Amino acid sequence: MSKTDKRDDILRAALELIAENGFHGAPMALIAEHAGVGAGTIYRYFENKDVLITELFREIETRIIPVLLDGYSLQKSINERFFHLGTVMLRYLIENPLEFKYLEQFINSPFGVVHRRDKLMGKNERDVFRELFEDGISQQVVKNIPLVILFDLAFGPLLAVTRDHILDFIQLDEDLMGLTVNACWDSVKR
Amino acid sequence: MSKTDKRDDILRAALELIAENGFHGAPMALIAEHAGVGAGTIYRYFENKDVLITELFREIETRIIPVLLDGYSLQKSINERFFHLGTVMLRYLIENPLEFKYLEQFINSPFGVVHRRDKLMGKNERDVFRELFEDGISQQVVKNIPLVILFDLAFGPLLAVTRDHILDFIQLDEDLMGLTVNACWDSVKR
DNA sequence: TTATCCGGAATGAACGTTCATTCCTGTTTC
DNA sequence: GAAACAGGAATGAACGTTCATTCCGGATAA
Repeated sequence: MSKTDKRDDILRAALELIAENGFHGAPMALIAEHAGVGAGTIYRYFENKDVLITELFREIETRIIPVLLDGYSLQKSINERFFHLGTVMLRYLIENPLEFKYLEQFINSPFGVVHRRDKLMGKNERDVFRELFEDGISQQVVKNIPLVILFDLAFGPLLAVTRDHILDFIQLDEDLMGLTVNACWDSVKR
Repeated sequence: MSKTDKRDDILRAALELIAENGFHGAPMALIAEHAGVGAGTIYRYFENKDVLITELFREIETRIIPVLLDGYSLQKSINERFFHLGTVMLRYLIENPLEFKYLEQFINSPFGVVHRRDKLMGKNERDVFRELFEDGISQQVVKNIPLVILFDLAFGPLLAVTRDHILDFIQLDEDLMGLTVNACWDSVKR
């Protein structure tokens, strides 16, 4: 078994347990057990639980970005670009409920606040969403209000709708997904 | 000191500590200390921590409802009614950051899921928001999509924007609040 | 080829801490 | 004097993390 195998086993076990039971329903001992690994072994790969949690977040983020960018073109209209990102994201999250649940846990925790602050400060590499809204404002097709609010208007509902689907409050099909993304567009468009 | 005084002290202490530090940053012993009360005393008023948490939620809900209804009239247009509820809610939450932070903690926790499910099942008394959307759909001024999605579109962003204000990512003044509520309206209106 | 040795990876029992809850003692109230 | 109440030390369960020990595969020696 290669070195990274065990690391992956640990990450997968953490993803499953945290997504289903939250940070506090996923003790290290249980993560170890589900990964088929000794409790101490986790600490050979991750300094502590906090590091494990943030590494897992980065891992998921890295998985999503190429999916979003597949077929995404800066040549298209702002509206089309928004629709592309929105539906692809919605579809991805619905097809990967574990990852969605994990992201939700992460975002609604002190980890998430730190992450959000860093993002807004522009500490990151290229951010397609920020780019899209900035283009939209300068082309006068998007409301000229603070970026943060545009994020809230557009992605807050997308996450909320995904959660409702996963909790079985609604059944999102392609039609309903389209309607939802369009509704979000209505809220940010001029 | 009257019987309810102590109960209120406990609720207030719990509100402050949970809002600032989350459920896990608010041990019962600390709540007791902040309330000026013995640890055991809390259990004379609340069966256990879960009960304390849900009681506090109900308390806050009860405080907000009359504020929302003040000046609210079913005679006005759907648009006006939406604007009224949206801005009043936004203003209230911004002026009562502790209550907002508590609500956020509550909603993003297993407690919140249960509460949401009950609400959607219509287990509750009159719900002004549900009423508003149902009227809007039948008058054909609101998009004919599932109620849940309308909630997500309208109130997700309002909560998100409030959080960003409280975290100092933006400064919401009356203008910006108006713009935000209008943007939410754009997303639900036909 | 076989026997011995070696180093790092893996282990899981044990530790110290934290927490919700209980219990017993003292105090107030009537 | 009895009954209800309040207090906070005591309790036991759960947790993250540590560390002395075991395990294992490859190198070395005979």
